[in-house]
Amino acid sequence: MLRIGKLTDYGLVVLNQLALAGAMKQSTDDIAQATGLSIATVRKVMKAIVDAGLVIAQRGAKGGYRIALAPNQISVLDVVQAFEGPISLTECSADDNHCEITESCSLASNWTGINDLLLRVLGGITLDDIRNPDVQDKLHHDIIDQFQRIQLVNL
Amino acid sequence: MLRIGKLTDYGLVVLNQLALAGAMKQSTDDIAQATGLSIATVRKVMKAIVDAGLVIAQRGAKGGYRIALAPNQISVLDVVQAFEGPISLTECSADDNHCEITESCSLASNWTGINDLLLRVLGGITLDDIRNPDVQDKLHHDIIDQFQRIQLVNL
DNA sequence: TTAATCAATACCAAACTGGTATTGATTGCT
DNA sequence: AGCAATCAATACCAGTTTGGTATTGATTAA
Repeated sequence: MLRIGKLTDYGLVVLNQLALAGAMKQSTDDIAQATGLSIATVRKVMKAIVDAGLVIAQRGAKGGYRIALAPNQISVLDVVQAFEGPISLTECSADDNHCEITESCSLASNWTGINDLLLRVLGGITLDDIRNPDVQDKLHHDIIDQFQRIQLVNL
Repeated sequence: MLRIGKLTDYGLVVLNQLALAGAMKQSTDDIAQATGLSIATVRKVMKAIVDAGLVIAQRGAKGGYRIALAPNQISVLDVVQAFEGPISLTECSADDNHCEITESCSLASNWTGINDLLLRVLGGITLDDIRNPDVQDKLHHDIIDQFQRIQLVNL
Protein backbone atom coordinates (compact mmCIF):
# COMPACT_ATOMS: atom_id res chain seq x y z
CA MET A 1 0.00 0.00 0.00
CA LEU A 2 2.93 2.29 0.41
CA ARG A 3 1.05 4.17 2.98
CA ILE A 4 1.85 6.52 5.77
CA GLY A 5 0.44 6.06 9.23
CA LYS A 6 -2.69 7.64 10.56
CA LEU A 7 -0.64 9.57 13.05
CA THR A 8 1.10 11.35 10.23
CA ASP A 9 -2.23 12.30 8.81
CA TYR A 10 -3.37 13.54 12.19
CA GLY A 11 -0.16 15.52 12.41
CA LEU A 12 -1.07 17.42 9.31
CA VAL A 13 -4.56 18.05 10.58
CA VAL A 14 -3.22 19.37 13.86
CA LEU A 15 -0.66 21.55 12.13
CA ASN A 16 -3.40 22.94 9.99
CA GLN A 17 -5.33 23.80 13.11
CA LEU A 18 -2.28 25.42 14.73
CA ALA A 19 -1.62 27.41 11.60
CA LEU A 20 -5.17 28.65 11.85
CA ALA A 21 -4.68 29.68 15.46
CA GLY A 22 -1.48 31.50 14.65
CA ALA A 23 0.15 33.04 17.72
CA MET A 24 -2.70 32.01 19.98
CA LYS A 25 -1.52 29.13 22.12
CA GLN A 26 -3.67 26.04 21.98
CA SER A 27 -3.91 23.52 24.78
CA THR A 28 -4.22 19.80 24.20
CA ASP A 29 -7.90 20.13 24.96
CA ASP A 30 -8.36 22.93 22.45
CA ILE A 31 -6.72 20.91 19.75
CA ALA A 32 -8.64 17.78 20.57
CA GLN A 33 -11.88 19.65 20.33
CA ALA A 34 -11.05 21.50 17.17
CA THR A 35 -9.89 18.41 15.35
CA GLY A 36 -12.20 15.79 16.78
CA LEU A 37 -9.29 13.64 17.91
CA SER A 38 -9.12 12.12 21.37
CA ILE A 39 -6.98 13.87 23.93
CA ALA A 40 -4.70 10.89 24.32
CA THR A 41 -4.13 10.74 20.61
CA VAL A 42 -3.46 14.44 20.39
CA ARG A 43 -0.79 14.07 23.04
CA LYS A 44 0.94 11.44 21.00
CA VAL A 45 0.75 13.58 17.92
CA MET A 46 2.11 16.61 19.70
CA LYS A 47 5.15 14.79 20.94
CA ALA A 48 6.23 13.95 17.42
CA ILE A 49 5.83 17.41 15.96
CA VAL A 50 7.33 19.12 18.99
CA ASP A 51 10.35 16.84 18.83
CA ALA A 52 10.67 17.64 15.17
CA GLY A 53 10.71 21.35 15.94
CA LEU A 54 7.59 22.11 13.95
CA VAL A 55 5.67 23.20 17.02
CA ILE A 56 6.70 25.01 20.18
CA ALA A 57 5.37 23.79 23.51
CA GLN A 58 5.07 25.78 26.69
CA ARG A 59 4.46 23.88 29.89
CA GLY A 60 2.63 24.89 33.00
CA ALA A 61 -0.51 26.85 33.57
CA LYS A 62 -1.49 28.99 30.61
CA GLY A 63 0.83 26.87 28.54
CA GLY A 64 0.02 25.30 25.22
CA TYR A 65 1.29 24.84 21.69
CA ARG A 66 1.93 27.18 18.84
CA ILE A 67 3.30 26.56 15.39
CA ALA A 68 7.04 27.15 15.13
CA LEU A 69 7.35 28.12 11.46
CA ALA A 70 5.32 29.84 8.83
CA PRO A 71 3.05 27.38 7.03
CA ASN A 72 4.96 27.87 3.83
CA GLN A 73 8.13 26.79 5.61
CA ILE A 74 6.77 23.42 6.64
CA SER A 75 6.77 20.74 3.98
CA VAL A 76 4.79 17.56 3.84
CA LEU A 77 8.14 15.83 4.00
CA ASP A 78 8.85 17.49 7.34
CA VAL A 79 5.64 16.14 8.74
CA VAL A 80 6.08 12.67 7.35
CA GLN A 81 9.59 12.45 8.70
CA ALA A 82 8.48 13.72 12.08
CA PHE A 83 6.29 10.65 12.41
CA GLU A 84 7.91 8.01 10.34
CA GLY A 85 11.58 8.78 10.71
CA PRO A 86 13.96 9.04 7.79
CA ILE A 87 12.27 7.90 4.64
CA SER A 88 13.73 4.92 2.89
CA LEU A 89 11.63 2.91 0.54
CA THR A 90 13.69 -0.23 0.96
CA GLU A 91 16.35 -1.40 3.32
CA CYS A 92 18.70 -0.99 0.38
CA SER A 93 18.24 2.75 0.49
CA ALA A 94 18.47 2.94 4.28
CA ASP A 95 21.57 4.10 6.07
CA ASP A 96 22.47 0.78 7.60
CA ASN A 97 22.42 -1.11 4.37
CA HIS A 98 23.34 -4.75 4.82
CA CYS A 99 21.33 -6.76 2.35
CA GLU A 100 22.24 -10.43 2.01
CA ILE A 101 21.75 -10.53 -1.72
CA THR A 102 23.65 -7.37 -2.50
CA GLU A 103 26.08 -9.15 -4.81
CA SER A 104 23.39 -10.55 -7.04
CA CYS A 105 21.32 -7.38 -6.89
CA SER A 106 22.46 -4.36 -8.80
CA LEU A 107 19.35 -2.45 -8.00
CA ALA A 108 20.25 -0.84 -4.71
CA SER A 109 21.47 2.42 -6.16
CA ASN A 110 18.30 2.71 -8.16
CA TRP A 111 16.01 2.49 -5.22
CA THR A 112 18.05 5.23 -3.70
CA GLY A 113 17.38 7.32 -6.76
CA ILE A 114 13.68 6.74 -6.60
CA ASN A 115 13.82 7.47 -2.93
CA ASP A 116 15.48 10.83 -3.54
CA LEU A 117 12.83 11.61 -6.07
CA LEU A 118 9.99 11.03 -3.66
CA LEU A 119 11.76 13.12 -1.07
CA ARG A 120 11.81 15.96 -3.52
CA VAL A 121 8.18 15.62 -4.36
CA LEU A 122 7.12 15.62 -0.75
CA GLY A 123 9.62 18.31 0.15
CA GLY A 124 8.21 20.55 -2.53
CA ILE A 125 4.72 20.69 -1.09
CA THR A 126 4.19 22.93 1.91
CA LEU A 127 1.51 23.14 4.53
CA ASP A 128 0.43 26.32 2.84
CA ASP A 129 -0.10 24.57 -0.46
CA ILE A 130 -2.24 22.01 1.24
CA ARG A 131 -4.33 24.49 3.15
CA ASN A 132 -5.12 26.77 0.27
CA PRO A 133 -7.00 24.89 -2.42
CA ASP A 134 -6.20 27.43 -5.10
CA VAL A 135 -2.50 27.37 -4.59
CA GLN A 136 -2.62 23.65 -4.28
CA ASP A 137 -4.46 23.21 -7.52
CA LYS A 138 -2.06 25.44 -9.30
CA LEU A 139 0.99 23.71 -7.96
CA HIS A 140 -0.49 20.36 -8.69
CA HIS A 141 -1.08 21.14 -12.31
CA ASP A 142 2.39 22.54 -12.68
CA ILE A 143 3.89 19.36 -11.41
CA ILE A 144 1.68 17.17 -13.51
CA ASP A 145 2.66 19.13 -16.59
CA GLN A 146 6.29 18.70 -15.84
CA PHE A 147 5.82 15.04 -15.36
CA GLN A 148 4.08 14.48 -18.57
CA ARG A 149 7.12 15.92 -20.26
CA ILE A 150 9.31 13.60 -18.27
CA GLN A 151 7.33 10.59 -19.24
CA LEU A 152 7.89 11.37 -22.88
CA VAL A 153 11.61 11.47 -22.31
CA ASN A 154 11.23 8.15 -20.73
CA LEU A 155 9.85 6.28 -23.72
CA MET B 1 9.41 5.25 7.11
CA LEU B 2 7.01 5.35 4.20
CA ARG B 3 8.45 2.15 3.05
CA ILE B 4 7.53 -0.61 0.71
CA GLY B 5 7.78 -4.22 1.76
CA LYS B 6 10.75 -6.44 1.18
CA LEU B 7 8.66 -8.61 -1.08
CA THR B 8 8.22 -5.71 -3.44
CA ASP B 9 11.92 -5.27 -3.53
CA TYR B 10 12.41 -8.96 -4.20
CA GLY B 11 9.86 -8.66 -6.95
CA LEU B 12 11.97 -6.13 -8.73
CA VAL B 13 15.05 -8.27 -8.29
CA VAL B 14 13.26 -11.28 -9.73
CA LEU B 15 11.87 -9.31 -12.63
CA ASN B 16 15.32 -8.07 -13.36
CA GLN B 17 16.52 -11.64 -13.46
CA LEU B 18 13.67 -12.68 -15.74
CA ALA B 19 14.37 -9.77 -18.03
CA LEU B 20 17.92 -11.02 -18.25
CA ALA B 21 16.76 -14.52 -19.15
CA GLY B 22 14.45 -13.21 -21.85
CA ALA B 23 12.52 -15.98 -23.55
CA MET B 24 14.35 -18.70 -21.60
CA LYS B 25 11.97 -20.11 -19.03
CA GLN B 26 13.24 -20.06 -15.48
CA SER B 27 12.12 -22.47 -12.82
CA THR B 28 11.62 -21.51 -9.21
CA ASP B 29 14.93 -23.15 -8.47
CA ASP B 30 16.70 -21.21 -11.19
CA ILE B 31 15.39 -17.96 -9.87
CA ALA B 32 16.19 -18.79 -6.29
CA GLN B 33 19.72 -19.59 -7.21
CA ALA B 34 20.23 -16.58 -9.41
CA THR B 35 18.87 -14.14 -6.88
CA GLY B 36 19.99 -15.72 -3.64
CA LEU B 37 16.46 -15.83 -2.31
CA SER B 38 15.03 -18.93 -0.66
CA ILE B 39 12.81 -21.14 -2.76
CA ALA B 40 9.82 -20.58 -0.50
CA THR B 41 10.22 -16.84 -0.76
CA VAL B 42 10.57 -16.98 -4.51
CA ARG B 43 7.31 -18.86 -4.71
CA LYS B 44 5.57 -16.13 -2.79
CA VAL B 45 7.08 -13.48 -4.99
CA MET B 46 6.08 -15.28 -8.16
CA LYS B 47 2.46 -15.52 -7.15
CA ALA B 48 2.19 -11.76 -6.88
CA ILE B 49 3.80 -10.91 -10.18
CA VAL B 50 2.02 -13.68 -12.04
CA ASP B 51 -1.33 -12.52 -10.67
CA ALA B 52 -0.45 -9.01 -11.76
CA GLY B 53 0.22 -10.26 -15.27
CA LEU B 54 3.84 -9.18 -15.30
CA VAL B 55 5.10 -12.72 -15.63
CA ILE B 56 3.75 -15.76 -17.43
CA ALA B 57 3.84 -19.12 -15.69
CA GLN B 58 3.79 -22.50 -17.30
CA ARG B 59 3.07 -25.48 -15.13
CA GLY B 60 4.17 -29.05 -15.39
CA ALA B 61 7.47 -30.58 -16.35
CA LYS B 62 9.69 -28.23 -18.37
CA GLY B 63 7.53 -25.44 -17.10
CA GLY B 64 8.76 -22.22 -15.59
CA TYR B 65 8.38 -18.49 -15.72
CA ARG B 66 9.10 -15.87 -18.32
CA ILE B 67 8.58 -12.15 -18.34
CA ALA B 68 5.29 -11.10 -19.92
CA LEU B 69 6.19 -7.63 -21.17
CA ALA B 70 9.20 -5.79 -22.45
CA PRO B 71 11.19 -4.29 -19.59
CA ASN B 72 10.38 -0.81 -20.77
CA GLN B 73 6.69 -1.63 -20.46
CA ILE B 74 6.87 -2.50 -16.80
CA SER B 75 6.90 0.41 -14.40
CA VAL B 76 8.00 0.48 -10.81
CA LEU B 77 4.41 1.35 -10.04
CA ASP B 78 3.26 -1.90 -11.62
CA VAL B 79 5.55 -3.84 -9.36
CA VAL B 80 4.66 -1.93 -6.24
CA GLN B 81 0.98 -2.37 -6.90
CA ALA B 82 1.43 -6.05 -7.60
CA PHE B 83 2.63 -6.50 -4.04
CA GLU B 84 1.01 -3.75 -2.06
CA GLY B 85 -2.30 -3.34 -3.77
CA PRO B 86 -3.69 0.00 -4.82
CA ILE B 87 -1.56 2.79 -3.46
CA SER B 88 -3.20 5.19 -1.10
CA LEU B 89 -1.09 7.19 1.27
CA THR B 90 -3.86 7.71 3.77
CA GLU B 91 -7.27 6.30 4.37
CA CYS B 92 -8.54 9.64 3.17
CA SER B 93 -7.29 8.90 -0.31
CA ALA B 94 -8.47 5.30 -0.28
CA ASP B 95 -11.57 4.16 -2.07
CA ASP B 96 -13.62 3.31 0.97
CA ASN B 97 -13.17 6.67 2.58
CA HIS B 98 -15.00 6.94 5.87
CA CYS B 99 -12.94 9.14 8.17
CA GLU B 100 -14.57 10.18 11.44
CA ILE B 101 -13.10 13.64 11.42
CA THR B 102 -13.89 14.45 7.84
CA GLU B 103 -15.96 17.48 8.72
CA SER B 104 -13.20 19.17 10.64
CA CYS B 105 -10.56 18.10 8.16
CA SER B 106 -10.40 19.84 4.82
CA LEU B 107 -7.25 18.04 3.84
CA ALA B 108 -8.59 14.89 2.27
CA SER B 109 -8.54 16.15 -1.28
CA ASN B 110 -4.98 17.23 -0.89
CA TRP B 111 -3.69 13.86 0.13
CA THR B 112 -5.36 12.56 -2.96
CA GLY B 113 -3.36 15.05 -4.98
CA ILE B 114 -0.10 14.04 -3.40
CA ASN B 115 -1.06 10.47 -3.94
CA ASP B 116 -1.61 11.03 -7.63
CA LEU B 117 1.72 12.71 -7.84
CA LEU B 118 3.58 9.77 -6.38
CA LEU B 119 1.75 7.45 -8.72
CA ARG B 120 3.04 9.47 -11.61
CA VAL B 121 6.57 9.43 -10.35
CA LEU B 122 6.58 5.69 -9.87
CA GLY B 123 4.67 5.11 -13.08
CA GLY B 124 7.29 7.07 -15.00
CA ILE B 125 10.16 4.80 -14.11
CA THR B 126 10.40 1.50 -15.94
CA LEU B 127 12.26 -1.68 -15.24
CA ASP B 128 14.48 -0.75 -18.11
CA ASP B 129 15.45 2.52 -16.50
CA ILE B 130 16.36 0.72 -13.37
CA ARG B 131 18.38 -1.97 -15.06
CA ASN B 132 20.47 0.23 -17.25
CA PRO B 133 22.59 2.54 -15.12
CA ASP B 134 23.22 4.99 -17.96
CA VAL B 135 19.63 5.44 -18.87
CA GLN B 136 18.74 5.55 -15.24
CA ASP B 137 21.27 8.25 -14.48
CA LYS B 138 20.09 10.30 -17.37
CA LEU B 139 16.47 9.98 -16.46
CA HIS B 140 17.24 10.68 -12.89
CA HIS B 141 18.99 13.91 -13.66
CA ASP B 142 16.22 14.99 -15.96
CA ILE B 143 13.67 14.52 -13.27
CA ILE B 144 15.76 16.21 -10.64
CA ASP B 145 16.21 19.18 -12.94
CA GLN B 146 12.52 19.45 -13.52
CA PHE B 147 11.87 19.28 -9.86
CA GLN B 148 14.26 21.99 -8.98
CA ARG B 149 12.29 24.20 -11.26
CA ILE B 150 9.09 23.18 -9.60
CA GLN B 151 10.42 23.96 -6.20
CA LEU B 152 11.20 27.48 -7.29
CA VAL B 153 7.63 27.94 -8.38
CA ASN B 154 6.65 26.75 -5.00
CA LEU B 155 8.44 29.42 -2.96
C1' DT C 1 2.66 -43.23 -15.18
C1' DT C 2 5.98 -40.56 -13.34
C1' DA C 3 8.77 -36.78 -12.27
C1' DA C 4 9.00 -31.95 -12.58
C1' DT C 5 6.89 -27.93 -11.77
C1' DC C 6 3.57 -24.29 -10.50
C1' DA C 7 -0.78 -23.15 -7.28
C1' DA C 8 -3.12 -22.55 -3.14
C1' DT C 9 -3.16 -22.40 1.72
C1' DA C 10 -1.98 -22.46 6.12
C1' DC C 11 1.00 -21.42 9.83
C1' DC C 12 4.00 -18.89 13.01
C1' DA C 13 6.88 -15.55 15.22
C1' DA C 14 8.21 -10.88 15.27
C1' DA C 15 7.40 -6.26 14.46
C1' DC C 16 4.45 -2.44 13.92
C1' DT C 17 0.20 0.41 14.73
C1' DG C 18 -3.42 2.71 16.87
C1' DG C 19 -5.27 3.74 20.92
C1' DT C 20 -5.29 4.52 25.97
C1' DA C 21 -3.67 5.22 30.73
C1' DT C 22 -0.48 6.51 34.41
C1' DT C 23 2.78 8.98 36.63
C1' DG C 24 5.97 12.91 36.81
C1' DA C 25 7.76 17.61 35.84
C1' DT C 26 6.98 22.51 35.02
C1' DT C 27 4.78 26.92 35.42
C1' DG C 28 1.49 30.79 36.37
C1' DC C 29 -1.48 32.48 39.79
C1' DT C 30 -3.08 33.60 44.30
C1' DA D 1 4.14 28.24 49.50
C1' DG D 2 0.72 25.78 47.44
C1' DC D 3 -2.60 24.72 43.95
C1' DA D 4 -4.26 23.87 39.55
C1' DA D 5 -3.29 23.67 34.77
C1' DT D 6 -0.58 21.94 31.49
C1' DC D 7 3.03 19.37 28.87
C1' DA D 8 6.49 15.07 29.09
C1' DA D 9 7.72 10.47 29.38
C1' DT D 10 6.48 5.75 29.56
C1' DA D 11 4.16 1.80 29.63
C1' DC D 12 0.64 -1.16 28.13
C1' DC D 13 -2.32 -3.84 25.10
C1' DA D 14 -4.96 -5.71 21.37
C1' DG D 15 -5.10 -6.11 16.49
C1' DT D 16 -2.86 -6.17 12.21
C1' DT D 17 0.88 -6.71 9.09
C1' DT D 18 5.10 -8.75 7.54
C1' DG D 19 8.56 -11.99 6.55
C1' DG D 20 9.50 -16.45 6.27
C1' DT D 21 8.45 -21.44 5.84
C1' DA D 22 5.91 -25.76 5.04
C1' DT D 23 2.30 -28.76 3.16
C1' DT D 24 -0.70 -30.52 0.03
C1' DG D 25 -2.84 -30.41 -4.58
C1' DA D 26 -3.08 -29.64 -9.67
C1' DT D 27 -0.89 -29.69 -14.22
C1' DT D 28 2.01 -31.18 -17.92
C1' DA D 29 5.96 -33.16 -20.85
C1' DA D 30 8.14 -37.30 -21.82
